[in-house]
Amino acid sequence: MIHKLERYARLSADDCGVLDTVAREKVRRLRPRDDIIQEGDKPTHLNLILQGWACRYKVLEDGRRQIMSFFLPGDLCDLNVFVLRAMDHSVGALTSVVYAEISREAFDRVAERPRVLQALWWDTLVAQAIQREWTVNLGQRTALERVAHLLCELFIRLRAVDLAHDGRCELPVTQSELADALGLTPVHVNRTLQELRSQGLIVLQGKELQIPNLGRLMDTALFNDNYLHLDREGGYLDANEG
Amino acid sequence: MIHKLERYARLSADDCGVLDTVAREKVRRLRPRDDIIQEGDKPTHLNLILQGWACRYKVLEDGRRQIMSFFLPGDLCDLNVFVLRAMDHSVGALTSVVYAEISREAFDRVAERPRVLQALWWDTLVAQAIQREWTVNLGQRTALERVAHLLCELFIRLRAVDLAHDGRCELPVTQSELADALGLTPVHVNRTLQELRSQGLIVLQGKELQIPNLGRLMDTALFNDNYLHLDREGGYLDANEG
DNA sequence: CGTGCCGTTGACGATATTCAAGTGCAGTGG
DNA sequence: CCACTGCACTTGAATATCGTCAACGGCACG
Repeated sequence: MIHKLERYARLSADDCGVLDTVAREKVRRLRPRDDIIQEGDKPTHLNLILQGWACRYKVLEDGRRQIMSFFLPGDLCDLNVFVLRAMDHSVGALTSVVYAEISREAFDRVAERPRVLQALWWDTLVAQAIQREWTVNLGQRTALERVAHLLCELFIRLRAVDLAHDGRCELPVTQSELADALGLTPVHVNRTLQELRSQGLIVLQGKELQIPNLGRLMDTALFNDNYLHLDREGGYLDANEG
Repeated sequence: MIHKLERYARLSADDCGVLDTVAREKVRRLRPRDDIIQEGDKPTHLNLILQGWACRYKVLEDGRRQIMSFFLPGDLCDLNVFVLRAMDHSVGALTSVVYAEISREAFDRVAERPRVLQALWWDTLVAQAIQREWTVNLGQRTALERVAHLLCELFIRLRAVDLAHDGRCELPVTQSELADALGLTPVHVNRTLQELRSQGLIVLQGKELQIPNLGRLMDTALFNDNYLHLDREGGYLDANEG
């Protein structure tokens, strides 16, 4: 669902065609817990998540693991990593994952199209903003705010790729994985989720998350969506790039 | 000191000349606590720190502040922000700061030079890696490890721009600012610094930090420098872009 | 000579972790 | 069909880490 990009820039049919071709060139599949790429590997291509959830993570010598980002369908892992010699982290599948490997040449072909390139820029900058927001989340927010914030973010990101409807979305990750992302223990994540449930802010059963009132959840999370830069509905790009 | 870039790619005299010109075009100065750019502003140019320390930060509604990154001399704030409509965070001076404003046109001129562009890429990717490492730092490391880790990082980054010698560097920030960066309270930062001192890992008086044994400090911080990607001493770029 | 900020210290309290045990459910194999 | 296993989730009690509140000293600045 790379139609996410179309939110940021009005792409021509040709633009979309090229994107589509590139995304189909080399499609791979993975089972949960398998790695797409590991720390120390040399990055040789881009990865575009087509289906399923993945994450970027790092494991410390003593086993502590931090999940640094979630990759949802439509997400691109690391534009321009070619420049680096070795990965400083790993990317692994959380669920079954289908992804496209995009070679450097294929990417260059895509990058020739100004609007597409700009849309990719947008995507990269948003990814960076998300990373910064996680810093704020881990540094300043309490456990309750922190969990609520992550749920808001995931919900809104999923909605942008049409994977959330009627205040509902899938949350196909375990509480341990949430804990690794939030810098909390699984036990505390559990308790915090219960607290959110008891306040009626979320309904979470199995792998389905329901948010009855997103505004209220955003308030308790001190969530401000400006970092997701959802305001780029194509318009002004046309003027810029003709 | 943009000669930092020369560490990543062998730049020609011309390359350096263009960089130098661009960095001198519009030089500005700020006093401590002034903002270079504020949340909500429209980004119109790049900022390159020439002297002094700055930081990226965000303030929550209730006043809690998180410092998301430190900008040291030679650091560039946000390549390609032009694409976004509004800043989602602020950048402020921690010390007196001298910085260069680089217009979009000036940047485009620089970006025409392949080696320079690649060096800028490198810099951006390292900045992203640093941001990710901060996520790990805040999420997984204890207060002691966390403070130690930040000091290691700052020391090594300063060393890369010739601002650290003989295990010594300036640390011109208050403990409160460190606290805002580390997600700790000033009181706890103070106690943690004392602990590091009592273990002989650091000597910190006034604004001077001394690290008698960097290896030992790195060990207690679980510090792995791979995320700084210091291994790009130009060599292979020549082959690529020659 | 005050005033304000920074660093420091102590006592106390809140938040989150640790340890441990138990439940429910899905998948496996007898 | 029914144990058996493993994993995710849940709960409780004790503990540790870190935060809060408050006060004081040093130092720079006006």
